[in-house]
Amino acid sequence: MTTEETSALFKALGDQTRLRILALLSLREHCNCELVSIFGISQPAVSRHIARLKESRLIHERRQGQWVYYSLNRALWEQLPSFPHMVEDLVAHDPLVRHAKTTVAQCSLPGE
Amino acid sequence: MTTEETSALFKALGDQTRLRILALLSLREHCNCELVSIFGISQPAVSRHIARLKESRLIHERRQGQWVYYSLNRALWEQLPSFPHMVEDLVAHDPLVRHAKTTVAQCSLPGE
DNA sequence: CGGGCACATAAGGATATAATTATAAACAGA
DNA sequence: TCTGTTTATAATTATATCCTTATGTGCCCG
Repeated sequence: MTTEETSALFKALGDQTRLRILALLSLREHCNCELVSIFGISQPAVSRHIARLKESRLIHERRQGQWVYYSLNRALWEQLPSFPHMVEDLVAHDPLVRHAKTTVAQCSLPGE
Repeated sequence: MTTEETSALFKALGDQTRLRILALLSLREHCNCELVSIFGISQPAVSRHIARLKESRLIHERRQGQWVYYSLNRALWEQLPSFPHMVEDLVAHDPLVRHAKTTVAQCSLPGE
């Protein structure tokens, strides 16, 4: 994952309603209207949260008749790297971090 | 972690500059002015990012004379639960999720 | 003391986010 | 086709975020 993809993932997770949606979808699939009645927010609001989670590929959707059932993308969810591993990835691949690693910072250093 | 604390943690991580700061601090401690020269943004901007990371207890600071050296809170960082574990925690402890789990969601309510 | 350096905080502005209402699109069934 | 239901998108508004410049605070040293 690039730094941009990583921050986008965390942004998608940085909302209480979206976290609760993921928790509910980890138990079973739900349609949009069920989530509306659970959270007490408008249908478009739920739809927007779902869209953000789909952009990060965190959930799948299954159309059945006029309903759309959402479910957790378990393959992706369970394979997300641990926090320490994510930072290791940044150190290894982020150009700015790699560059800073091998460069002397430009502020006046104590003891020099 | 409560749902609010979890979303606050993810919000703190949902920024490329803050992710890079964490990556740099995982290698060694840095002072504010070093980060300014690395990122090419203003000193107050760095200070605000640092403040946000401190609010989530992700970094420590060590004062030495007029400098403040920041470092990764490794004890916290390495003990952060995995993504699947976080969702399990939400399912177990979030009141709204727990309630929804034992309630039949209704879509179109008749008579309204 | 007082000046200079490092960091924190405040104020202001541009952009992003998340909610709402209104509307469009897709589908089922009479 | 017409009607009702479900979901997606558009427009709007309020709030949050992130940057800048300006200013305040704390420490070192002359």
